[in-house]
Amino acid sequence: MERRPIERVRGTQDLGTRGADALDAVRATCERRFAAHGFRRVDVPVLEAAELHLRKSGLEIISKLYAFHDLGGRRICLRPELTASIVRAAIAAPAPRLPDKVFASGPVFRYERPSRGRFRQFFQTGVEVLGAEGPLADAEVIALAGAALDDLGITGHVVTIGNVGILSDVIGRLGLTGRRRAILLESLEEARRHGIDAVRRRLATLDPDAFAPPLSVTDGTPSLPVAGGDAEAMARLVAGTSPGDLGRRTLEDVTARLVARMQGDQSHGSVDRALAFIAELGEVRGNPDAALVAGRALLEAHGLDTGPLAELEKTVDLLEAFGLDRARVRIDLGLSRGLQYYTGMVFEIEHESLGTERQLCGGGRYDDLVRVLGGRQPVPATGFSFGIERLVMARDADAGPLPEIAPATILVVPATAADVPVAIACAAVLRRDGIATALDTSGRAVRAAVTHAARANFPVVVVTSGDDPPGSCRPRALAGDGATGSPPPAPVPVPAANIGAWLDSLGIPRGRGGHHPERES
RNA sequence: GUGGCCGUAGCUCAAUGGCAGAGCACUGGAUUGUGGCUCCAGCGGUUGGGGGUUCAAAUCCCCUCGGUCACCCCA
Repeated sequence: MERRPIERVRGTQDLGTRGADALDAVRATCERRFAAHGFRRVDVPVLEAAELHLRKSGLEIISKLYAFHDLGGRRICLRPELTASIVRAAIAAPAPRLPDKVFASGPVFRYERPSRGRFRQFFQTGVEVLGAEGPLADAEVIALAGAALDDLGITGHVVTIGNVGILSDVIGRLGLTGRRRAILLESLEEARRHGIDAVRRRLATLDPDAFAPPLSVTDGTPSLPVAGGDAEAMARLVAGTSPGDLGRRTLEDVTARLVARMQGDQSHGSVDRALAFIAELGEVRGNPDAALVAGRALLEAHGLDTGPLAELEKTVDLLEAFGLDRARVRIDLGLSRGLQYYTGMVFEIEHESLGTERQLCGGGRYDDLVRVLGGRQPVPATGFSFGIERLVMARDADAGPLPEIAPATILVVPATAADVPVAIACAAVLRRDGIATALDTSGRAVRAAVTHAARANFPVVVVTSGDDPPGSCRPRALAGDGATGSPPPAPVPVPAANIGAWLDSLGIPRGRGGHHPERES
Protein backbone atom coordinates (compact mmCIF):
# COMPACT_ATOMS: atom_id res chain seq x y z
CA MET A 1 0.00 0.00 0.00
CA GLU A 2 1.25 3.42 -0.94
CA ARG A 3 2.01 5.43 2.18
CA ARG A 4 3.64 8.46 0.66
CA PRO A 5 2.04 11.68 1.90
CA ILE A 6 -0.27 13.48 -0.50
CA GLU A 7 1.19 16.80 -1.54
CA ARG A 8 -0.61 20.10 -1.62
CA VAL A 9 -1.93 21.25 -4.97
CA ARG A 10 0.47 23.69 -6.55
CA GLY A 11 -0.26 27.31 -5.77
CA THR A 12 -2.45 26.56 -2.77
CA GLN A 13 -1.47 26.96 0.84
CA ASP A 14 -2.14 25.38 4.20
CA LEU A 15 -2.55 27.99 6.90
CA GLY A 16 -1.96 27.18 10.54
CA THR A 17 -3.81 29.03 13.27
CA ARG A 18 -1.47 31.99 13.03
CA GLY A 19 -1.84 32.45 9.30
CA ALA A 20 -5.56 31.71 9.29
CA ASP A 21 -6.14 34.18 12.12
CA ALA A 22 -4.20 36.87 10.27
CA LEU A 23 -6.16 36.31 7.06
CA ASP A 24 -9.43 36.38 8.94
CA ALA A 25 -8.51 39.47 10.93
CA VAL A 26 -7.61 41.39 7.78
CA ARG A 27 -10.77 40.27 5.99
CA ALA A 28 -12.89 41.23 9.01
CA THR A 29 -11.23 44.65 9.27
CA CYS A 30 -11.99 45.37 5.62
CA GLU A 31 -15.57 44.16 5.93
CA ARG A 32 -16.15 46.27 9.04
CA ARG A 33 -15.01 49.30 7.11
CA PHE A 34 -17.25 48.45 4.14
CA ALA A 35 -20.23 47.94 6.44
CA ALA A 36 -19.56 51.21 8.22
CA HIS A 37 -20.06 52.94 4.88
CA GLY A 38 -23.41 51.29 4.29
CA PHE A 39 -22.26 48.42 2.12
CA ARG A 40 -24.06 45.11 2.71
CA ARG A 41 -22.74 41.61 2.45
CA VAL A 42 -23.68 39.32 -0.41
CA ASP A 43 -22.42 35.85 -1.18
CA VAL A 44 -22.07 34.20 -4.56
CA PRO A 45 -20.97 30.72 -5.69
CA VAL A 46 -17.41 29.60 -6.20
CA LEU A 47 -18.67 27.56 -9.14
CA GLU A 48 -20.01 29.34 -12.17
CA ALA A 49 -20.79 28.55 -15.76
CA ALA A 50 -17.50 29.05 -17.57
CA GLU A 51 -19.43 31.14 -20.07
CA LEU A 52 -19.93 33.86 -17.45
CA HIS A 53 -16.24 34.56 -17.09
CA LEU A 54 -15.43 33.95 -20.74
CA ARG A 55 -18.02 36.46 -21.84
CA LYS A 56 -16.92 38.99 -19.32
CA SER A 57 -13.18 38.77 -19.59
CA GLY A 58 -12.76 37.65 -23.16
CA LEU A 59 -11.25 34.53 -24.61
CA GLU A 60 -7.77 35.55 -23.52
CA ILE A 61 -8.53 34.61 -19.94
CA ILE A 62 -9.45 31.03 -20.76
CA SER A 63 -5.88 29.82 -20.29
CA LYS A 64 -5.98 31.06 -16.69
CA LEU A 65 -9.38 29.71 -15.82
CA TYR A 66 -9.90 26.56 -13.79
CA ALA A 67 -12.57 25.08 -16.06
CA PHE A 68 -13.92 21.58 -16.46
CA HIS A 69 -16.98 19.60 -17.47
CA ASP A 70 -19.12 18.43 -14.59
CA LEU A 71 -20.84 15.05 -14.56
CA GLY A 72 -23.80 16.52 -16.39
CA GLY A 73 -21.55 17.73 -19.20
CA ARG A 74 -21.87 21.38 -18.25
CA ARG A 75 -18.87 23.65 -18.72
CA ILE A 76 -18.05 24.87 -15.21
CA CYS A 77 -15.26 26.99 -13.78
CA LEU A 78 -13.93 28.09 -10.43
CA ARG A 79 -14.45 31.84 -10.27
CA PRO A 80 -11.32 33.93 -11.02
CA GLU A 81 -12.86 36.98 -9.33
CA LEU A 82 -16.04 38.08 -7.62
CA THR A 83 -17.45 40.90 -9.72
CA ALA A 84 -18.88 38.82 -12.56
CA SER A 85 -20.85 36.63 -10.16
CA ILE A 86 -22.16 39.61 -8.24
CA VAL A 87 -23.36 41.24 -11.43
CA ARG A 88 -24.91 37.99 -12.67
CA ALA A 89 -26.76 37.66 -9.38
CA ALA A 90 -27.87 41.28 -9.55
CA ILE A 91 -29.31 40.70 -13.01
CA ALA A 92 -31.14 37.57 -11.84
CA ALA A 93 -32.55 39.31 -8.77
CA PRO A 94 -32.32 43.06 -9.25
CA ALA A 95 -32.00 45.23 -6.19
CA PRO A 96 -35.29 46.95 -5.32
CA ARG A 97 -33.55 50.29 -5.15
CA LEU A 98 -30.45 51.70 -6.74
CA PRO A 99 -27.71 52.36 -6.06
CA ASP A 100 -27.01 48.99 -4.53
CA LYS A 101 -23.83 48.96 -2.45
CA VAL A 102 -22.53 45.48 -1.66
CA PHE A 103 -19.39 43.70 -0.55
CA ALA A 104 -18.30 40.08 -0.85
CA SER A 105 -15.34 37.99 0.25
CA GLY A 106 -14.10 34.56 -0.61
CA PRO A 107 -11.62 32.38 -2.44
CA VAL A 108 -10.95 32.85 -6.13
CA PHE A 109 -8.86 30.75 -8.51
CA ARG A 110 -6.49 31.50 -11.33
CA TYR A 111 -4.26 29.04 -13.10
CA GLU A 112 -1.06 31.05 -13.03
CA ARG A 113 2.50 30.34 -12.13
CA PRO A 114 2.72 30.69 -8.34
CA SER A 115 5.25 32.95 -6.64
CA ARG A 116 5.50 35.07 -3.54
CA GLY A 117 2.17 36.82 -3.11
CA ARG A 118 0.62 34.98 -6.04
CA PHE A 119 -1.41 31.84 -5.57
CA ARG A 120 -3.74 29.72 -7.65
CA GLN A 121 -6.27 29.91 -4.86
CA PHE A 122 -6.36 33.19 -2.99
CA PHE A 123 -8.82 35.36 -1.11
CA GLN A 124 -10.42 38.53 -2.29
CA THR A 125 -12.67 41.00 -0.56
CA GLY A 126 -14.20 43.90 -2.40
CA VAL A 127 -17.12 46.18 -3.00
CA GLU A 128 -19.41 47.01 -5.92
CA VAL A 129 -21.67 50.01 -6.35
CA LEU A 130 -24.38 49.10 -8.85
CA GLY A 131 -26.46 51.83 -10.36
CA ALA A 132 -24.39 54.92 -9.70
CA GLU A 133 -22.50 56.91 -12.25
CA GLY A 134 -20.14 59.80 -11.95
CA PRO A 135 -17.01 60.92 -10.16
CA LEU A 136 -18.57 60.90 -6.71
CA ALA A 137 -19.30 57.17 -6.78
CA ASP A 138 -15.82 56.54 -8.19
CA ALA A 139 -14.19 58.67 -5.53
CA GLU A 140 -16.16 56.95 -2.80
CA VAL A 141 -14.91 53.48 -3.67
CA ILE A 142 -11.31 54.64 -4.05
CA ALA A 143 -11.48 56.40 -0.71
CA LEU A 144 -13.13 53.36 0.84
CA ALA A 145 -10.19 51.22 -0.23
CA GLY A 146 -7.85 53.78 1.29
CA ALA A 147 -9.81 53.85 4.53
CA ALA A 148 -9.60 50.06 4.82
CA LEU A 149 -5.84 50.27 4.40
CA ASP A 150 -5.72 52.90 7.13
CA ASP A 151 -7.70 50.60 9.42
CA LEU A 152 -5.21 47.84 8.75
CA GLY A 153 -2.26 50.05 9.62
CA ILE A 154 -0.90 49.87 6.10
CA THR A 155 1.05 53.00 5.22
CA GLY A 156 3.48 52.23 2.38
CA HIS A 157 1.00 52.27 -0.47
CA VAL A 158 0.34 54.42 -3.52
CA VAL A 159 -3.02 54.87 -5.28
CA THR A 160 -2.78 55.19 -9.05
CA ILE A 161 -5.80 56.41 -10.97
CA GLY A 162 -6.44 56.41 -14.69
CA ASN A 163 -9.37 56.54 -17.05
CA VAL A 164 -9.76 54.14 -19.95
CA GLY A 165 -12.73 56.19 -21.13
CA ILE A 166 -10.36 58.69 -22.70
CA LEU A 167 -8.82 56.16 -25.07
CA SER A 168 -12.14 54.46 -25.64
CA ASP A 169 -13.54 57.81 -26.72
CA VAL A 170 -10.71 58.46 -29.17
CA ILE A 171 -10.92 55.00 -30.68
CA GLY A 172 -14.63 55.44 -31.15
CA ARG A 173 -14.20 58.80 -32.85
CA LEU A 174 -11.69 57.26 -35.23
CA GLY A 175 -14.33 54.76 -36.29
CA LEU A 176 -12.45 51.75 -34.96
CA THR A 177 -14.65 48.97 -33.72
CA GLY A 178 -14.81 45.31 -32.85
CA ARG A 179 -11.68 43.29 -32.42
CA ARG A 180 -9.37 46.05 -33.51
CA ARG A 181 -10.85 48.37 -30.91
CA ALA A 182 -10.37 45.70 -28.23
CA ILE A 183 -6.74 45.13 -29.17
CA LEU A 184 -6.00 48.85 -29.09
CA LEU A 185 -7.76 49.32 -25.76
CA GLU A 186 -5.71 46.65 -24.08
CA SER A 187 -2.43 47.88 -25.52
CA LEU A 188 -2.10 50.95 -23.33
CA GLU A 189 0.29 49.44 -20.83
CA GLU A 190 2.05 47.39 -23.47
CA ALA A 191 2.83 50.59 -25.36
CA ARG A 192 4.54 52.11 -22.37
CA ARG A 193 6.47 49.06 -21.29
CA HIS A 194 7.59 47.80 -24.65
CA GLY A 195 7.13 50.74 -26.96
CA ILE A 196 4.52 51.55 -29.54
CA ASP A 197 6.28 49.38 -32.11
CA ALA A 198 5.57 46.33 -30.00
CA VAL A 199 1.89 47.16 -30.15
CA ARG A 200 2.17 47.70 -33.90
CA ARG A 201 3.80 44.29 -34.31
CA ARG A 202 1.20 42.54 -32.24
CA LEU A 203 -1.61 44.26 -34.06
CA ALA A 204 -0.08 43.27 -37.39
CA THR A 205 0.02 39.65 -36.23
CA LEU A 206 -3.48 39.51 -34.83
CA ASP A 207 -5.09 41.76 -37.42
CA PRO A 208 -3.09 41.79 -40.65
CA ASP A 209 -5.48 44.15 -42.36
CA ALA A 210 -4.89 46.92 -39.90
CA PHE A 211 -1.97 48.38 -41.82
CA ALA A 212 -3.14 47.85 -45.37
CA PRO A 213 -1.55 50.49 -47.60
CA PRO A 214 -3.76 53.21 -49.02
CA LEU A 215 -5.79 52.53 -52.08
CA SER A 216 -4.34 53.70 -55.35
CA VAL A 217 -5.81 53.91 -58.83
CA THR A 218 -3.73 54.40 -61.95
CA ASP A 219 -4.78 54.57 -65.61
CA GLY A 220 -8.24 53.45 -64.76
CA THR A 221 -6.81 50.14 -63.57
CA PRO A 222 -7.44 49.86 -59.90
CA SER A 223 -4.63 48.47 -57.88
CA LEU A 224 -5.95 47.35 -54.56
CA PRO A 225 -3.32 45.59 -52.53
CA VAL A 226 -5.80 45.20 -49.74
CA ALA A 227 -5.59 41.85 -48.09
CA GLY A 228 -8.53 39.56 -48.67
CA GLY A 229 -9.99 38.14 -51.86
CA ASP A 230 -13.14 40.20 -51.68
CA ALA A 231 -11.25 43.41 -52.18
CA GLU A 232 -9.88 42.25 -55.52
CA ALA A 233 -13.24 41.07 -56.69
CA MET A 234 -14.70 44.38 -55.79
CA ALA A 235 -11.94 46.23 -57.56
CA ARG A 236 -12.74 44.38 -60.75
CA LEU A 237 -16.35 45.26 -60.28
CA VAL A 238 -15.55 48.91 -59.88
CA ALA A 239 -13.13 48.86 -62.81
CA GLY A 240 -15.81 47.49 -65.06
CA THR A 241 -18.12 50.31 -64.22
CA SER A 242 -18.36 53.04 -66.86
CA PRO A 243 -17.43 56.54 -65.72
CA GLY A 244 -20.85 57.72 -66.71
CA ASP A 245 -22.43 55.67 -63.98
CA LEU A 246 -20.45 57.33 -61.27
CA GLY A 247 -22.13 60.69 -61.37
CA ARG A 248 -19.94 63.41 -59.89
CA ARG A 249 -17.84 61.04 -57.86
CA THR A 250 -14.47 59.88 -59.01
CA LEU A 251 -13.64 56.23 -59.45
CA GLU A 252 -11.22 56.48 -56.53
CA ASP A 253 -13.86 57.94 -54.32
CA VAL A 254 -16.33 55.19 -55.04
CA THR A 255 -13.77 52.47 -54.56
CA ALA A 256 -12.71 53.87 -51.23
CA ARG A 257 -16.26 54.03 -50.05
CA LEU A 258 -16.91 50.48 -51.12
CA VAL A 259 -13.80 49.24 -49.40
CA ALA A 260 -14.78 51.05 -46.26
CA ARG A 261 -18.29 49.66 -46.48
CA MET A 262 -17.10 46.09 -46.96
CA GLN A 263 -14.29 46.13 -44.50
CA GLY A 264 -15.88 48.25 -41.85
CA ASP A 265 -13.40 50.33 -39.99
CA GLN A 266 -10.21 49.11 -41.63
CA SER A 267 -8.71 52.44 -42.34
CA HIS A 268 -5.00 52.31 -41.70
CA GLY A 269 -4.87 55.99 -41.03
CA SER A 270 -7.18 55.60 -38.08
CA VAL A 271 -5.07 52.83 -36.60
CA ASP A 272 -1.90 54.87 -36.94
CA ARG A 273 -3.56 57.88 -35.35
CA ALA A 274 -4.81 55.72 -32.51
CA LEU A 275 -1.35 54.26 -31.97
CA ALA A 276 0.23 57.69 -31.92
CA PHE A 277 -2.32 58.82 -29.37
CA ILE A 278 -1.75 55.74 -27.23
CA ALA A 279 1.98 56.41 -27.18
CA GLU A 280 1.41 59.95 -25.95
CA LEU A 281 -1.29 58.99 -23.51
CA GLY A 282 1.00 56.49 -21.82
CA GLU A 283 3.42 59.28 -20.99
CA VAL A 284 0.88 61.25 -18.98
CA ARG A 285 1.46 60.22 -15.41
CA GLY A 286 2.71 61.60 -12.15
CA ASN A 287 1.32 63.69 -9.36
CA PRO A 288 -2.28 64.72 -9.95
CA ASP A 289 -1.77 68.42 -10.62
CA ALA A 290 0.97 68.06 -13.21
CA ALA A 291 -0.59 65.03 -14.90
CA LEU A 292 -3.98 66.65 -15.24
CA VAL A 293 -2.43 69.68 -16.91
CA ALA A 294 -0.46 67.47 -19.27
CA GLY A 295 -3.53 65.38 -20.03
CA ARG A 296 -5.61 68.41 -20.85
CA ALA A 297 -2.90 69.73 -23.15
CA LEU A 298 -2.75 66.39 -24.95
CA LEU A 299 -6.48 66.18 -25.52
CA GLU A 300 -6.70 69.77 -26.70
CA ALA A 301 -3.80 69.26 -29.07
CA HIS A 302 -5.81 66.48 -30.69
CA GLY A 303 -8.98 68.50 -30.68
CA LEU A 304 -10.66 65.97 -28.39
CA ASP A 305 -13.38 66.17 -25.81
CA THR A 306 -11.90 66.85 -22.39
CA GLY A 307 -14.94 65.48 -20.61
CA PRO A 308 -13.38 62.26 -19.29
CA LEU A 309 -10.40 64.20 -18.00
CA ALA A 310 -12.66 66.65 -16.22
CA GLU A 311 -14.34 63.70 -14.52
CA LEU A 312 -10.99 62.35 -13.48
CA GLU A 313 -10.06 65.73 -12.07
CA LYS A 314 -13.29 65.87 -10.12
CA THR A 315 -12.68 62.37 -8.78
CA VAL A 316 -9.25 63.35 -7.53
CA ASP A 317 -10.59 66.52 -5.93
CA LEU A 318 -13.33 64.58 -4.17
CA LEU A 319 -10.79 62.17 -2.73
CA GLU A 320 -9.45 64.98 -0.65
CA ALA A 321 -12.88 65.61 0.82
CA PHE A 322 -13.02 61.92 1.67
CA GLY A 323 -9.77 62.33 3.58
CA LEU A 324 -7.45 60.46 1.26
CA ASP A 325 -3.96 61.89 1.45
CA ARG A 326 -3.28 63.57 -1.90
CA ALA A 327 0.41 62.79 -1.57
CA ARG A 328 -0.50 59.13 -1.96
CA VAL A 329 -2.38 59.67 -5.20
CA ARG A 330 -0.91 59.48 -8.68
CA ILE A 331 -2.50 59.89 -12.07
CA ASP A 332 -1.57 57.53 -14.87
CA LEU A 333 -3.47 57.82 -18.13
CA GLY A 334 -1.58 54.78 -19.39
CA LEU A 335 -3.15 52.60 -16.72
CA SER A 336 -5.51 50.19 -18.38
CA ARG A 337 -5.56 47.12 -16.12
CA GLY A 338 -5.85 43.65 -17.42
CA LEU A 339 -9.53 42.87 -17.39
CA GLN A 340 -11.23 44.40 -20.35
CA TYR A 341 -14.59 45.38 -18.98
CA TYR A 342 -13.61 48.72 -17.47
CA THR A 343 -15.18 51.68 -19.20
CA GLY A 344 -14.01 54.76 -17.31
CA MET A 345 -12.11 55.31 -14.10
CA VAL A 346 -9.61 52.59 -13.27
CA PHE A 347 -7.33 52.44 -10.26
CA GLU A 348 -4.88 50.23 -8.49
CA ILE A 349 -3.08 50.37 -5.18
CA GLU A 350 0.48 49.12 -4.88
CA HIS A 351 2.66 48.50 -1.86
CA GLU A 352 6.36 49.18 -1.88
CA SER A 353 7.34 46.18 0.21
CA LEU A 354 5.87 43.45 -1.95
CA GLY A 355 8.35 43.07 -4.79
CA THR A 356 7.01 41.96 -8.14
CA GLU A 357 3.51 41.08 -6.93
CA ARG A 358 2.96 44.44 -5.34
CA GLN A 359 -0.62 45.16 -6.28
CA LEU A 360 -2.93 45.18 -3.28
CA CYS A 361 -6.07 46.33 -4.99
CA GLY A 362 -7.55 46.87 -8.41
CA GLY A 363 -10.80 48.35 -9.52
CA GLY A 364 -12.67 50.77 -11.67
CA ARG A 365 -15.88 51.61 -13.45
CA TYR A 366 -17.65 49.04 -15.61
CA ASP A 367 -20.77 50.63 -17.07
CA ASP A 368 -21.28 48.02 -19.82
CA LEU A 369 -20.94 44.83 -17.82
CA VAL A 370 -24.58 44.44 -16.88
CA ARG A 371 -25.55 44.63 -20.55
CA VAL A 372 -22.76 42.29 -21.60
CA LEU A 373 -24.00 39.72 -19.13
CA GLY A 374 -27.55 39.94 -20.35
CA GLY A 375 -29.14 42.65 -18.25
CA ARG A 376 -31.98 44.44 -20.01
CA GLN A 377 -31.27 47.83 -18.52
CA PRO A 378 -27.81 49.33 -18.59
CA VAL A 379 -26.54 49.75 -15.03
CA PRO A 380 -23.51 51.93 -14.41
CA ALA A 381 -21.25 50.43 -11.78
CA THR A 382 -17.93 50.82 -10.04
CA GLY A 383 -15.96 48.82 -7.49
CA PHE A 384 -12.69 47.19 -6.47
CA SER A 385 -11.14 44.06 -5.01
CA PHE A 386 -8.36 43.52 -2.50
CA GLY A 387 -6.04 40.54 -2.52
CA ILE A 388 -6.21 39.58 1.14
CA GLU A 389 -2.97 37.59 1.32
CA ARG A 390 -1.15 40.63 -0.02
CA LEU A 391 -2.86 42.87 2.51
CA VAL A 392 -1.53 40.57 5.24
CA MET A 393 2.00 40.86 3.85
CA ALA A 394 1.75 44.64 3.54
CA ARG A 395 0.32 44.94 7.03
CA ASP A 396 3.12 42.84 8.47
CA ALA A 397 5.70 44.97 6.66
CA ASP A 398 4.27 48.27 7.93
CA ALA A 399 3.05 47.39 11.42
CA GLY A 400 4.73 44.12 12.33
CA PRO A 401 3.01 40.76 12.47
CA LEU A 402 -0.21 40.45 14.43
CA PRO A 403 0.33 39.03 17.92
CA GLU A 404 -0.71 35.46 18.41
CA ILE A 405 -4.24 34.95 19.63
CA ALA A 406 -4.74 32.77 22.70
CA PRO A 407 -6.74 29.59 22.11
CA ALA A 408 -9.13 30.69 24.87
CA THR A 409 -9.15 32.97 27.88
CA ILE A 410 -9.06 30.19 30.43
CA LEU A 411 -7.62 26.70 30.55
CA VAL A 412 -9.41 24.54 33.09
CA VAL A 413 -7.20 21.83 34.58
CA PRO A 414 -8.51 18.99 36.76
CA ALA A 415 -6.34 18.65 39.85
CA THR A 416 -6.40 14.87 39.60
CA ALA A 417 -8.09 12.31 37.40
CA ALA A 418 -10.86 12.08 39.96
CA ASP A 419 -11.58 15.81 39.55
CA VAL A 420 -12.42 15.63 35.85
CA PRO A 421 -16.22 15.89 36.33
CA VAL A 422 -15.74 18.96 38.51
CA ALA A 423 -13.52 20.51 35.86
CA ILE A 424 -16.07 19.84 33.12
CA ALA A 425 -18.80 21.45 35.21
CA CYS A 426 -16.61 24.43 36.03
CA ALA A 427 -15.76 25.00 32.35
CA ALA A 428 -19.46 24.92 31.49
CA VAL A 429 -20.18 27.59 34.11
CA LEU A 430 -17.42 29.82 32.76
CA ARG A 431 -18.63 29.45 29.18
CA ARG A 432 -22.18 30.31 30.23
CA ASP A 433 -20.68 33.48 31.58
CA GLY A 434 -19.34 34.30 28.14
CA ILE A 435 -15.76 33.37 28.88
CA ALA A 436 -13.94 31.38 26.22
CA THR A 437 -12.77 28.31 28.10
CA ALA A 438 -10.70 25.28 27.11
CA LEU A 439 -10.48 22.07 29.07
CA ASP A 440 -7.13 20.34 29.62
CA THR A 441 -7.77 16.80 28.49
CA SER A 442 -4.16 15.64 28.49
CA GLY A 443 -4.20 14.04 31.94
CA ARG A 444 -0.78 15.44 32.74
CA ALA A 445 0.39 16.74 36.09
CA VAL A 446 -0.91 20.14 37.19
CA ARG A 447 2.53 21.66 37.09
CA ALA A 448 3.04 20.51 33.51
CA ALA A 449 -0.43 21.70 32.58
CA VAL A 450 0.25 25.19 33.96
CA THR A 451 3.55 25.32 32.12
CA HIS A 452 1.70 24.36 28.98
CA ALA A 453 -0.96 27.04 29.62
CA ALA A 454 1.70 29.71 30.01
CA ARG A 455 3.52 28.67 26.83
CA ALA A 456 0.28 28.45 24.88
CA ASN A 457 -0.59 32.04 25.87
CA PHE A 458 -3.65 31.28 27.94
CA PRO A 459 -4.15 34.44 30.03
CA VAL A 460 -5.62 32.42 32.90
CA VAL A 461 -5.39 28.87 34.18
CA VAL A 462 -7.96 27.49 36.58
CA VAL A 463 -7.41 24.35 38.64
CA THR A 464 -10.53 22.57 39.87
CA SER A 465 -10.92 19.97 42.57
CA GLY A 466 -13.67 18.24 44.44
CA ASP A 467 -11.78 19.18 47.58
CA ASP A 468 -12.64 22.84 47.08
CA PRO A 469 -16.04 24.21 48.05
CA PRO A 470 -18.66 23.24 45.43
CA GLY A 471 -18.83 25.64 42.48
CA SER A 472 -15.43 27.11 43.19
CA CYS A 473 -12.03 26.81 41.57
CA ARG A 474 -8.50 28.14 41.93
CA PRO A 475 -7.74 30.75 39.23
CA ARG A 476 -4.29 31.99 38.42
CA ALA A 477 -3.52 34.92 36.13
CA LEU A 478 -0.70 34.23 33.67
CA ALA A 479 -1.12 37.62 32.03
CA GLY A 480 -2.50 41.02 32.95
CA ASP A 481 -2.19 42.81 36.24
CA GLY A 482 -2.38 39.60 38.28
CA ALA A 483 0.59 37.89 36.66
CA THR A 484 3.45 37.46 39.08
CA GLY A 485 5.93 35.54 36.99
CA SER A 486 7.08 33.17 39.67
CA PRO A 487 5.59 30.22 41.53
CA PRO A 488 3.29 31.70 44.13
CA PRO A 489 1.49 30.13 47.04
CA ALA A 490 -1.44 28.14 45.77
CA PRO A 491 -4.35 30.42 44.80
CA VAL A 492 -7.39 30.33 46.99
CA PRO A 493 -10.73 28.95 45.77
CA VAL A 494 -13.02 31.44 44.02
CA PRO A 495 -16.63 30.84 43.04
CA ALA A 496 -16.64 30.04 39.35
CA ALA A 497 -19.53 32.43 38.81
CA ASN A 498 -17.32 35.31 40.00
CA ILE A 499 -14.48 34.68 37.59
CA GLY A 500 -15.87 37.12 35.04
CA ALA A 501 -15.65 40.05 37.40
CA TRP A 502 -12.23 38.85 38.50
CA LEU A 503 -11.05 38.88 34.87
CA ASP A 504 -12.43 42.39 34.42
CA SER A 505 -10.50 43.59 37.46
CA LEU A 506 -7.30 42.26 35.93
CA GLY A 507 -7.99 43.83 32.56
CA ILE A 508 -8.22 40.47 30.79
CA PRO A 509 -10.81 40.34 28.00
CA ARG A 510 -13.29 37.49 28.36
CA GLY A 511 -13.59 36.29 24.79
CA ARG A 512 -11.02 34.67 22.57
CA GLY A 513 -9.01 37.29 20.83
CA GLY A 514 -7.09 38.74 23.71
CA HIS A 515 -3.37 38.81 23.20
CA HIS A 516 -0.77 37.86 25.69
CA PRO A 517 0.60 41.26 26.76
CA GLU A 518 4.09 40.03 27.52
CA ARG A 519 4.36 38.33 24.16
CA GLU A 520 3.40 41.29 22.04
CA SER A 521 6.10 42.99 20.10
C1' G B 1 4.45 30.44 -20.47
C1' U B 2 10.61 31.75 -20.46
C1' G B 3 15.19 31.81 -17.58
C1' G B 4 18.14 31.58 -12.75
C1' C B 5 18.55 29.90 -7.57
C1' C B 6 16.87 26.64 -3.64
C1' G B 7 14.66 21.95 -1.25
C1' U B 8 18.17 18.10 5.22
C1' A B 9 13.87 16.90 12.14
C1' G B 10 7.57 20.58 13.49
C1' C B 11 10.75 25.61 12.61
C1' U B 12 15.76 28.05 11.49
C1' C B 13 19.92 25.94 9.52
C1' A B 14 25.00 22.84 9.63
C1' A B 15 27.43 18.65 7.46
C1' U B 16 32.33 21.22 0.69
C1' G B 17 32.03 12.25 -2.26
C1' G B 18 33.40 9.26 3.68
C1' C B 19 29.25 7.62 10.83
C1' A B 20 22.99 13.00 9.16
C1' G B 21 24.05 17.02 13.32
C1' A B 22 22.94 21.69 16.34
C1' G B 23 19.64 25.50 18.24
C1' C B 24 14.57 26.40 19.02
C1' A B 25 10.01 23.74 19.65
C1' C B 26 7.64 19.36 21.67
C1' U B 27 7.22 15.28 25.76
C1' G B 28 8.77 13.60 30.67
C1' G B 29 11.47 14.65 35.09
C1' A B 30 14.14 17.88 38.86
C1' U B 31 8.35 19.59 44.76
C1' U B 32 2.63 13.47 43.11
C1' G B 33 -2.23 20.72 43.42
C1' U B 34 0.11 25.84 39.85
C1' G B 35 4.88 29.90 35.30
C1' G B 36 7.66 31.03 30.51
C1' C B 37 14.03 30.99 33.38
C1' U B 38 17.66 26.94 34.70
C1' C B 39 19.30 21.71 34.72
C1' C B 40 18.68 16.44 33.15
C1' A B 41 16.57 12.97 29.91
C1' G B 42 13.57 11.68 25.76
C1' C B 43 10.97 12.04 21.08
C1' G B 44 12.10 13.37 16.45
C1' G B 45 14.75 11.80 9.29
C1' U B 46 12.80 6.92 2.94
C1' U B 47 18.09 14.42 3.25
C1' G B 48 10.91 16.56 -1.56
C1' G B 49 10.13 12.00 -5.04
C1' G B 50 12.29 8.70 -8.90
C1' G B 51 16.47 7.11 -11.73
C1' G B 52 21.87 7.24 -12.77
C1' U B 53 27.47 7.69 -11.72
C1' U B 54 30.57 5.68 -7.57
C1' C B 55 33.68 1.05 -3.14
C1' A B 56 30.77 5.07 -0.97
C1' A B 57 25.78 10.39 -2.69
C1' A B 58 22.35 15.24 1.46
C1' U B 59 26.69 16.42 -1.77
C1' C B 60 27.88 14.90 -8.79
C1' C B 61 24.36 13.94 -13.36
C1' C B 62 19.20 13.32 -15.50
C1' C B 63 13.89 13.46 -14.82
C1' U B 64 9.96 15.08 -11.82
C1' C B 65 7.31 17.70 -7.80
C1' G B 66 7.38 22.02 -4.79
C1' G B 67 9.19 26.81 -3.40
C1' U B 68 11.57 31.35 -4.72
C1' C B 69 13.71 35.50 -7.81
C1' A B 70 13.72 38.18 -12.51
C1' C B 71 10.54 38.53 -17.09
C1' C B 72 5.13 37.98 -18.84
C1' C B 73 0.60 38.85 -16.59
C1' C B 74 -2.35 39.93 -12.70
C1' A B 75 -5.13 40.67 -6.55
